[in-house]
Amino acid sequence: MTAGHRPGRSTESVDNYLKAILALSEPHGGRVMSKALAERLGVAPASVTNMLQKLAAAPAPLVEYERHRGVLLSPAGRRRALEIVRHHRLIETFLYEVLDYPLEELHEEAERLEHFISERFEARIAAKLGHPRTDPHGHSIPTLEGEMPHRSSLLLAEVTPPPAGSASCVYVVDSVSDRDATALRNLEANGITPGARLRLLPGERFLVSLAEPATGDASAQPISLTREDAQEIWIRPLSA
Amino acid sequence: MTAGHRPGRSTESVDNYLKAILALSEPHGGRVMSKALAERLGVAPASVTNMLQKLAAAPAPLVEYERHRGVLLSPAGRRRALEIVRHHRLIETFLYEVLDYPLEELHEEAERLEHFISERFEARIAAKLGHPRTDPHGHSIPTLEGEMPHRSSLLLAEVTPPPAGSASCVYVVDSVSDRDATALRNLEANGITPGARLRLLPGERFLVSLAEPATGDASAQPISLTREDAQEIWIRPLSA
DNA sequence: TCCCTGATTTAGGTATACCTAATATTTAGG
DNA sequence: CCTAAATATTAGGTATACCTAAATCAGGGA
Repeated sequence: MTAGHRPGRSTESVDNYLKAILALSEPHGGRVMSKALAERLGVAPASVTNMLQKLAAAPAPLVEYERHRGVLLSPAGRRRALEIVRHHRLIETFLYEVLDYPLEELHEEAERLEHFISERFEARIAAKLGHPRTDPHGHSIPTLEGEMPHRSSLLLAEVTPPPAGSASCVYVVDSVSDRDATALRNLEANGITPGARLRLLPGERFLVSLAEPATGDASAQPISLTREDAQEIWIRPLSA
Repeated sequence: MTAGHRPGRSTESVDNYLKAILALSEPHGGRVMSKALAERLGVAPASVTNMLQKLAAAPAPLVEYERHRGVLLSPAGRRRALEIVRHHRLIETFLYEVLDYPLEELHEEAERLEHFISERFEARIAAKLGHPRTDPHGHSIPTLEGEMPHRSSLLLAEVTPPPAGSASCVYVVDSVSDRDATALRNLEANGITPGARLRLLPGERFLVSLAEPATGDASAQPISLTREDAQEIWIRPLSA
C-alpha cells in the first residue's frame, strides 16, 4: 500500500464508494443497486460487486450487502460517508471564502483533498469560517457529530410552472449542483446562486426571471433555461 | 489505480522517491545509494531497486540509474522534486500563518497534502502569504521556476565551540529540522527558532544561550542541548 | 408458467507498490 | 590478490483496485 497512515481508516476508493452509496440512497432511503453505483463511480459493475463483497465481509462492515439485492450503509459506514461529505463541503467553503476560488472550480479540488485532511485541518477551517452550516452551492454541511441537517427543496426540473394566464410565483434558490462546472458557470453568470429569488413565469417550463430580494419584483429580462440547467437547481417556496 | 487524475503526472510514491533522492544527494551532490533511500523511505532495499528500475526505464525518465552505482535525478526529476518541496513548504507556511497550527504539527499534514494540491491551490496560498521565501522552519521555498535558493549554514552538531577561556561567539539560527516533532517542541520551548540569536559558550559542546537580537547580550541562563538536538539545528554567522 | 432480457456475479487477468529470501556484486581488509 | 562483509539485485509472493468476458439470477410479459 502506498497511502498508509491516513487520518481516517479507510482508503480513498472506499470513501468514494461510501459517498456514492449515501448520495444514491438519499432520495428513496433504500438499497442502492450495483449498476447505479458503477455509473456514478465510473467503474465497471463487476468492480462494484467486488468492492461491496470485501466491504461487507470486513470485521466491522461499513455496508450491508446482499447478493442481487443492492447495498445499504451500516451506521459506521454512514458516519464515515458523512465525515467525508463534511470535509468536502468545508473545503469548498474554505476555498471560496479564504482562497477566492471561482465557484465552478471548488468541486474538483475538494473532491481530491477531502480524503487527505486531518481532523485538525477540518477543525481549523471550520473555526476560521465560523462553523458554516451550508457550502457555497447551498448544500448543508454535516455536523461534527455526523448529523446531516435536513433541507426540503424541489428540483426545478420537476416543478410545474403556474398555468398560462395566472400569476407567476417566486421561489428561493436553495442550492445548485456542484458536479458540472460548465453548467455552474452558466448559472452563476445569470445570477442564479443560492439565496437568489427566482420567479417562475406562467406557462412555459424553465422560463424564469430573477426577482428583487425585498420586493419580489422582476428585476431583469426572462431567463430561458435548458432542461439540463433545471436539473442542477433546487428551489424552495419563499415562505419556508 | 485509485488516485487517477492528480494534477501532477507522478504518483504519491514516485514523488516521495524523488524528494528522498533530492534530499539525500543535496549534501554531496552525487549519486544516492539504494540503502540510504530505503532507510529514509522506510521500505525494503529490494523495493527501492524495483522502483528505480521502473523510473529509469520510463519514456521520459525522472532518474538516471545504473545498477550498483546509485541513482541521480534527471533534470525533469529534479524539477518535479522541487515542485513537491515547494508544495510542502508553502503548505507548512500556510498552516502556520493562516490556520495557526503548532510548529511541530506542520510536517505531518504537509507531507500528506503536498501530493494532492493543484497548481491553483499552490498559486493561491503563495499569493495569500505574499510569496514567502522561507517556511516556518527556516527552509528556503523553491521558486515556481524550479530554482532552490541556496543558503549556506552549518549544522550545530558539527560546529566546534570557541576554546575554553576565550569569548563566546554569536550565531543566528538559520533553520531547524521539521522531521522530529518531539525535538522540535523542545527547541521551540527553549526559544530556539529560526532567526533567534544563539551564543555558543566556550569549551563545552552544545552549551548555548539565547542572545538579544539588538545587543547580542546574553538574555537567559545557558541551555544545555543534547547531541540529538544539535543535529536538528542549522546556524550561520551573525554577519552573513 | 416459461422464458427473455437486463442486471449481477464469477472467473481470470493487469498494474502498482510493497514484502521476504536467495543470489550476486562490490569493496575493503588481511 | 583474494575473501568476507556490506550492499544490491533477482525471484517469487501479497494486497488493492481495477478490467473484460463468461456465467447466472430475477422479474415481467406472453
